[in-house]
Amino acid sequence: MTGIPAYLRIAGDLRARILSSDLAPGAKLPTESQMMRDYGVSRTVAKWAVAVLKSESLVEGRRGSGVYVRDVPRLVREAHGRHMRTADGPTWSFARDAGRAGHRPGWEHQSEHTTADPAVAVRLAIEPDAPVMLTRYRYLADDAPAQFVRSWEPLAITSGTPIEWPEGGAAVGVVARMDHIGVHIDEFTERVTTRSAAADEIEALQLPLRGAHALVIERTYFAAGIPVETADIVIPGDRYELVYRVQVD
Amino acid sequence: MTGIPAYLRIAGDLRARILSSDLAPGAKLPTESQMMRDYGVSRTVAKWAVAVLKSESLVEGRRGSGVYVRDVPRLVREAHGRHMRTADGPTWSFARDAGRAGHRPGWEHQSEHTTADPAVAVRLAIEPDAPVMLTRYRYLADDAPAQFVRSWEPLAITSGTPIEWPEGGAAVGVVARMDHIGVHIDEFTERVTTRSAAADEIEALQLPLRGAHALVIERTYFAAGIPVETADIVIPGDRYELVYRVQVD
DNA sequence: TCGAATTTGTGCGTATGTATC
DNA sequence: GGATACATACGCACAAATTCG
Repeated sequence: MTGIPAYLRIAGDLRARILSSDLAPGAKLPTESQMMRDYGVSRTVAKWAVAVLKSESLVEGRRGSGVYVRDVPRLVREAHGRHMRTADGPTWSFARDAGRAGHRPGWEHQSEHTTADPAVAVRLAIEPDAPVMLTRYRYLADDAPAQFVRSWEPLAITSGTPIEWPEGGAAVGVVARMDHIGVHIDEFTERVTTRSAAADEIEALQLPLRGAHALVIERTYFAAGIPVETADIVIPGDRYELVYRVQVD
Repeated sequence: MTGIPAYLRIAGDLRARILSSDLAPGAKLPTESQMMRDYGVSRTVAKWAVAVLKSESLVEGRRGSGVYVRDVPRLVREAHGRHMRTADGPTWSFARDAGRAGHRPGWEHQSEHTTADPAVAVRLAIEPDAPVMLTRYRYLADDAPAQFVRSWEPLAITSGTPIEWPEGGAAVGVVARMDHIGVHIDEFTERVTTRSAAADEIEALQLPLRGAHALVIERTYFAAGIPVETADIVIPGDRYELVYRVQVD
């Protein structure tokens, strides 16, 4: 005996075949009945093996048909500093990323005045409960939700200015907007983590109810060392890749 | 009826309690028997609900004891450009990241001459089968494997120079090593994706056999627009966070 | 120290619903 | 319509580890 449970041995076997392209995207996995016969196990074990692969977003089941290797062309999200070939784009642009992948971009947003919760206050280096502008964005690729963003800006910076309400700001980016009021962003940081999606994120992004892994980016823009905007960017981990282009000295 | 399967409803319920810290790290989930009673479901359903959370690395089961919310302090991997407070560190340093998290860093590496496979050739902008130096690194935090790196350098650049064999190069970084032979790296890109770990990665990183999500970084260094090194960096997705600090113009 | 109860891990068989072929 | 295939769900059994009196 190997010591490895049968369902994990089978899952590992199939996973290796998928990652080596022996089972290419779109290919059909053995049916449960075939696996029962080939591996000499019960239907339960076959189910658990497939469940492991589904939780990894490697395969998807289709009722009445079979289980198939997923084929998901990833969207590319590119973030960069000053090294930009084209003239004056924002540090990243959903429209550019989506267009490059052949998708039609779109977005919705809604803004409101609120106060900073403790975590946001730390990120913006302001006092808890200080007034902030909270804007929620939902980005669409071909009308399907692709990104979910919560952005906070200290009202101490933008209040009373023409850019207090970020109407249409998604098109030009935070850097250009802040520029209009003399706030010159010179640095940003992004913290990338993976975690399972929360309930509201699953709904907002129309993620599958199980195995929904999300990439979460905490981005903060700085002007002369002072944070001027911070955002949580939630994107489906299995539909995206992130690209960073950084200059070195 | 909700239309949502019972096991997903229960998993979502527990997930929400975990993400809201109602069930804090270390807390014990309801036992299968409790769930059967509380939700009025069979043991199978309780098992499937817990399996969903385990596949998301949110909880871990302990035989004979219960299922507990995981508490994993993440290592921070920080990449940055020229904006460095301390003097002359590499663009990233495993020793620094591990030390900051209170771990004792270590690494093993082994180098060999080989030829570029098609994918690597594209990334290095050289011809397929051109000679390259392949170096495998395994980084350890407190003797436990923490990162797995495959690095390729075109021998056309380093052959015959003092830094052809990257002995001890892990300590100083590629940028400083290349500097010794007059190759001045001025830019790097990183492509970040998530996927399930392959069999050899599971072994090398001592990952669990199920639910092993890996963060994969494809990094390429450039000197005057010419790629001089590229690497695949595989790190356990649930034990890390990535930080990018980028200057904007 | 011992043993019984508890709890998870693995695995079997079966039943029903629903979608596909 | 019938066969096939997955999705969900029930019940059961035994092993292995822990907990606790």
